[in-house]
Amino acid sequence: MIQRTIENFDIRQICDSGQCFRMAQVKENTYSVIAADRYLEIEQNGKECTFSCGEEEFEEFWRSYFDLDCDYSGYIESVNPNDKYLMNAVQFGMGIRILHQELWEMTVSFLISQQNNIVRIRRCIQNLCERYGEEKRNFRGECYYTFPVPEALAFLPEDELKECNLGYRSKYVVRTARSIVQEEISFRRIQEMKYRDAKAELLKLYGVGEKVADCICLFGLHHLEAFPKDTHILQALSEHYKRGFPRRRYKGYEGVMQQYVFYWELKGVSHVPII
DNA sequence: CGCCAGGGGAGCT
DNA sequence: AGCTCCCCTGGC
Repeated sequence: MIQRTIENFDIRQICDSGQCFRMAQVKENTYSVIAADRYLEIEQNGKECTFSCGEEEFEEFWRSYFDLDCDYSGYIESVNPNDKYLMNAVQFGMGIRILHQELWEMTVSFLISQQNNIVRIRRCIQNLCERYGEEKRNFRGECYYTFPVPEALAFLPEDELKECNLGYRSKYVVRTARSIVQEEISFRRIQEMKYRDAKAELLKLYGVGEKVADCICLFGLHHLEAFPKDTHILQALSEHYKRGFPRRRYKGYEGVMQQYVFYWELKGVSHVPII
């Protein structure tokens, strides 16, 4: 167990921002997260965070995972003070960070995300992990499951994952797994590409369109210039940015701004009482 | 080329 | 009871 004081970090906001589907609230101020083959719990009170791992594991894995070497105050302070909508959204979601998640896991997660809600996406992924992942035990002796490797899904019948509640997305996931295992598409090469090329390559995967490709780029490749446009974002943009979102002002980290807007639309507007 | 139906089913109002 | 859901594919 280690403790850290961290600025611009709110584990609840990160969990609720819908970029990670393997994070869950376990107690009032405590969240769990499964990443790679690891399990972690984070208790947060204000800026004080307690991580359930040791110093070494924190430094070698979780520091990078939570993007703690990046100072988000620069992003936050760059917001145009005249842009009241964005100022408000950023104020509301100041503790959000763009996690460094695994490319394959993000690809499958956002294939499943299409035309789907976050609660159900979590359940689909949980089902996948329980059935095709590896069983592990956390520090309390409770079991959890790792995310299945591509090989575990590539040779299934295309409809098999309907058993995991994926519905019509089953064949997207199975065919994508096959493309990766048979190396029609190389994740290793994609990881070395710039945003534009990586996105173009991801679009070749069956079931990956414009929006999903951008989510994979932002959350699985940490290309902060990716700006996924889902229905919420499109609606918010058409309402608040009639002349388009000022992408140029936030060039290179538009995706961070997208997350503030998304989180505000999801959890803030109409949930925060108007005083 | 653009348009749009169809594709699970749970969770929300 | 309906509507929505961080859409994409394929048919027209």
